[in-house]
Amino acid sequence: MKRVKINTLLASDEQIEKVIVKGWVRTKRDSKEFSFMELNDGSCLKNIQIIADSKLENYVEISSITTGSAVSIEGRLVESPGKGQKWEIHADKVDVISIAPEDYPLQKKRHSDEFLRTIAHLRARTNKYGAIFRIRSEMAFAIHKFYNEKGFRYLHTPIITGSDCEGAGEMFRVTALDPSSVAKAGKMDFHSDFFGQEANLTVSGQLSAEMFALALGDVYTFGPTFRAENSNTSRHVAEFWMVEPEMAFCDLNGNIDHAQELLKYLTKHAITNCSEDIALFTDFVDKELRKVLETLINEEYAKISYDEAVELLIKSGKNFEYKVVNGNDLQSEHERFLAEEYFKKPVFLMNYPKTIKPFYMRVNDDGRTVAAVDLLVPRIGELIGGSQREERLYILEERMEQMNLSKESYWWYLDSRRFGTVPHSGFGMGFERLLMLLTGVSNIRDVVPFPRTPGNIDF
RNA sequence: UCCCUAGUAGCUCAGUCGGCAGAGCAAGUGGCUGUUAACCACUGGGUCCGCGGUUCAAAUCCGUGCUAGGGAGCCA
Repeated sequence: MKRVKINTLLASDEQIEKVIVKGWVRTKRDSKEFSFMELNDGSCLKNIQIIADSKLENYVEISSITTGSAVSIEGRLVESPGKGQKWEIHADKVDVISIAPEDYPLQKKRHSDEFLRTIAHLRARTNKYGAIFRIRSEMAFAIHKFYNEKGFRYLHTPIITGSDCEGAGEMFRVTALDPSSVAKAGKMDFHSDFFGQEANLTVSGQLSAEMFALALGDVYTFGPTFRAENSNTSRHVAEFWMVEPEMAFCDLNGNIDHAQELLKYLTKHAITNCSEDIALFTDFVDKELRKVLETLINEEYAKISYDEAVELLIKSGKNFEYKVVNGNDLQSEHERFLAEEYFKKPVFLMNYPKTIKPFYMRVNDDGRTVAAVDLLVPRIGELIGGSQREERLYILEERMEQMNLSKESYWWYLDSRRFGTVPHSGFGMGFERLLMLLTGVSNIRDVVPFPRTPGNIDF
């Protein structure tokens, strides 16, 4: 007989004479006559209550079951006379698969996120982390569903890349050379390395995605991204996942509309398909979350230019630690003011000065700004960063010269502006930051199964 | 990397002015109960983050290192 998962059993309309469930015991309460067990199999947040009668032949063994132990139960699914659950299982047979010894670190009580991070291999067995990783899985699916419905092609861009300066941050080197021989030689000899030149882990699939947008029309990438920045914050990890749509024949406004549509779609999907898990976060993690999610779905996001934002910040009369200067990048406190205090909803910031943005962003008619867009959301800051791309070859080359970039190493990128170039746009959305937004989890390390941060690669 | 704060039992934390190391939960044992963060009693459990210093005496004061959290920078 096949085992049935707990989410299926709890959704049952009628009692069932014979079922088999397998899972891990969250807690057990004993009495003389019988033993109550809360069983969880990861299929949903809720446990199912098992009643094991003391007349069962192996009741001595059953008595030894501890929190964390694995069991297989055969029994009857019946309505529960007790409070707190509709269904329970009266066990006819309890097979102990394995007993968790007394030093099992997870207790039947609330643990701090900091402690659970030190046992990342076990934390998914708690209510909160189980919920997080079910939502993570569901949202990854929702991204593919959204793009599939819209006719986008899913593109696998390289993880190992030869581009050495995409301008998105410090990169992790990839090499097949023996470190001790490199040390002996005193320097890296890239010519003798695997690729015959310097290689790194990708910091963005954008440049590759642009090439395919100019072939397949609308594409998106969704995969791991690596940044070797020594940043120690609750919003950064060294390895994270990013969604990067890239659309041909699309300008900045189309890009912004697409971003809003995506975020609304994903939020709705979470509420509809993860309602039980989301409720854990709205009830226990973040009391404001319900409101945040409703705003994400129902409201039109704010949309202002960089110049307007600067003016607005100056006029606010707020005493910022860093002075607001047109031409400088906005500081965290400025972004937070805009998203959290002023608009109180997501805000698109467009048309930044070209001096603070990368070479590939399209220069506006004013010659001073570029068609960039960032989406700032309350608490997290930048969720999305993107732009309309510079499709005019001569301007692109000019900008590369100004920024001292080697045109030779970008020959293939420049080729795309030589052959059938068209206006196109795209952006990157941090997948983990999306999960933080949708769950109210305040540290990015807690939405990654095994987070990688400076000085931390255990598990 | 910089600034701030913290590190005491398995977990969460208290520890006053420098003077015998504590609580709740967890664990173990026993009891009780259609229980549900079950309950009651008893028992065990400590490198007070490491190193150095001041002192008759340091969890407590000073220096330094490490780790964590919050903030900043960088960014998604």
